[in-house]
Amino acid sequence: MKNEQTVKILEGFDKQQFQQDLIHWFKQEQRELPWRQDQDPYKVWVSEIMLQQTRVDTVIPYFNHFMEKFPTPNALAEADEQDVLKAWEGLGYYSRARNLQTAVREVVHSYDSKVPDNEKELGALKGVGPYTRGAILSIAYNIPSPAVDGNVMRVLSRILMIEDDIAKPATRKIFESIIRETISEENPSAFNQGLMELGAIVCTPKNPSCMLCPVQEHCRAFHEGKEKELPIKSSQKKQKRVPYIVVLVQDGMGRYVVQKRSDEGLLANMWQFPMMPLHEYDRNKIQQWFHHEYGIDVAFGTTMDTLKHTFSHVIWDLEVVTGVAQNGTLEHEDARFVTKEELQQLPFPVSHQKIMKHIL
DNA sequence: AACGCGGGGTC
DNA sequence: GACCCAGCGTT
Repeated sequence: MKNEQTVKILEGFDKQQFQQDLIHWFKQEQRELPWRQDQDPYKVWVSEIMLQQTRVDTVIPYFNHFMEKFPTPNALAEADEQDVLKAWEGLGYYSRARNLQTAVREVVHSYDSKVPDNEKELGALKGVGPYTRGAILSIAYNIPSPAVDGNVMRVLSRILMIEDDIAKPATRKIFESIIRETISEENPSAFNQGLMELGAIVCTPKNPSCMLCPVQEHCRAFHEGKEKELPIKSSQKKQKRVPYIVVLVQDGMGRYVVQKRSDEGLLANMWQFPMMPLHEYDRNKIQQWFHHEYGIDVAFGTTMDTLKHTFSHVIWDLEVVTGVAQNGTLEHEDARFVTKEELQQLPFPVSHQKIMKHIL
């Protein structure tokens, strides 16, 4: 099944020696991480989902807490989604948490709570794509399967001088094909993790530590002094700015209006304070807008803060305004009045946690 | 194939 | 600011 392009790229590459050098280095130098205590497939799975687009140092405390709260697939399957999101709060890409729980429930019901050990069943689980599937198969079950992430593409693009744009989906398949030809059959776990570990601590994006690299002699880019020119990656377009007025509305008992966001799209099923989009409504219409949306008349105060929050694809410009509920009853079906204590039990995105600091 | 989806560290 | 991180689902 090896294609012509892969054969050509691997011409003259000492696969055996490369495997040995990489695996030896990994066994020697790997970091001690919470998910490396054992090979429990559930732990490997949770860690891999958390690590998607997220640094190791960020993940560590979340992983430890998550494992205390949801130690087994059954525990996670039986939990309330809101509690799972609360444990994910601040980690971002919240659909990862919701998909993980959906998939764990599938494992509990269809696979007797045992994480599948084959490509077909594993890859069919929600949130398990080509990378995560390969990572679980190789790390938890020691099955030779490619796990191509950003690290692997950077490392291999340098070692093999591959100049395809790693931002293109098609490029990942080239690397998968290369890994299938070069992965160690004896220790696929150490091979895959070695590539990722190398990318994380030696073959870094900006200033790779080539003098410390265990596979320096295998590296074509290093030999030509071009390691800093790889990988090739096309740039992403910049974010749109979207302005909102965020309202902190209190009732007579000092409780605040909060609402659960839609179950799809940005920050799905997370909570927030009401936000009026200034692209759709004029700022002086805020009273009518609030009454129309929530059924309550509010006396609004002055602006207490302005802040900018940057996402991967959009920037929120937020103006925070206080208000006091006058009369009417809360009619919005996803909104509630909550105390400060209740507020802290709900999952909020970081943008609204910043706002919450003003009232706590 | 392109886009939407968070948040934070680094340079 | 720009980049990028142990990517995936949807369109």
